[in-house]
Amino acid sequence: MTLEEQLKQKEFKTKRQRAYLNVVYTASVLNLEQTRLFKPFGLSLQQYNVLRILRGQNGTPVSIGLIQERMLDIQSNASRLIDKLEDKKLVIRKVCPNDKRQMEITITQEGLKVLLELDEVIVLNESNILLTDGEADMLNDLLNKLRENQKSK
Amino acid sequence: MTLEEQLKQKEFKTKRQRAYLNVVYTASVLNLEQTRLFKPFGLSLQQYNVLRILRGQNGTPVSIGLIQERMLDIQSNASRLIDKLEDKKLVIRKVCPNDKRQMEITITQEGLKVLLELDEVIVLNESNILLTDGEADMLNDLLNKLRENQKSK
DNA sequence: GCAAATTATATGTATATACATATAATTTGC
DNA sequence: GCAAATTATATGTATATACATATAATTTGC
Repeated sequence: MTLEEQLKQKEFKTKRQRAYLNVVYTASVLNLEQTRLFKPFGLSLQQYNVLRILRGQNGTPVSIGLIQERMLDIQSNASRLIDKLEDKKLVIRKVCPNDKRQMEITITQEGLKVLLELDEVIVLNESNILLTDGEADMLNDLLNKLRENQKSK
Repeated sequence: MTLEEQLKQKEFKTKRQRAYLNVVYTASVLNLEQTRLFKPFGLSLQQYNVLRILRGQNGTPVSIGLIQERMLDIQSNASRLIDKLEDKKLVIRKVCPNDKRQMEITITQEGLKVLLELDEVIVLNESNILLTDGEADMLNDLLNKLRENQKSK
């Protein structure tokens, strides 16, 4: 379905505006899908993202600040996301001995196990994206360009 | 900045995965920007979207359901957004005489005035997107394709 | 070495999403 | 014409974002 059909809008003022709205709308669709995929596992999309960042560290403890930096949602609140994950025993939070302001977050065995299950679900879901490698690259480049210009303002 | 630099991630498993995450990340950046643009006007991004849908009707009253359908965020809660807009006297909510379950929402003069101010801000902001028409079209097509495949699952 | 500045995290608040459920009005099917 | 089904909206709850502010620990500059 095209964006126009979806939003039942006849036209957009400029092609740039259409592309802009399409990015926002498409992300909303993708986020909703992932949220639903994760639901049966009792994890939110953001909680999953945090777990993945932790796994990426291969066991090295990570500070709240570092997690925050690497999240897809820029202004997310890592501190509270970690709370939720701690409640579920998927991560451990310890005060860093060298700097007592910092927290050292590590993923638990249980956390790794849940992630493995989710990986399968994700791979299966992403295989539904039928973009070719060339198209994916092109999309990637265009988004980088869009973002770059936005930020330079 | 490329996505890899931003997320400080060395690589992605597939080009599709990179494109997927880039869509989500880019939308997050765009949403945050617009949210900040709207802040001084005391409107949220979603409230703005609702007002724009109402203006598009040229004075014809619109039901909550129709607003919901046309919003960029699919599962948004139009009912509560309208509450907020009503508090600000930017819209009027009346029970529909033909079907007392439905509400008739119309934008007020005040609402139209606020929208006009915001239009200028938006146009200014969108002029920072330096994609050419061709690039915007291409981006649009790729996003439609990405979404189509996702949905067919 | 100590006050001031900075940093890391937590927390409060307003807004919004995602989903389930409730309620009232309307439509359907007999 | 009336009970059952459907529809439109509202509301409750858990989660998250965006931002301001608080607090404790560390670093800086004299």
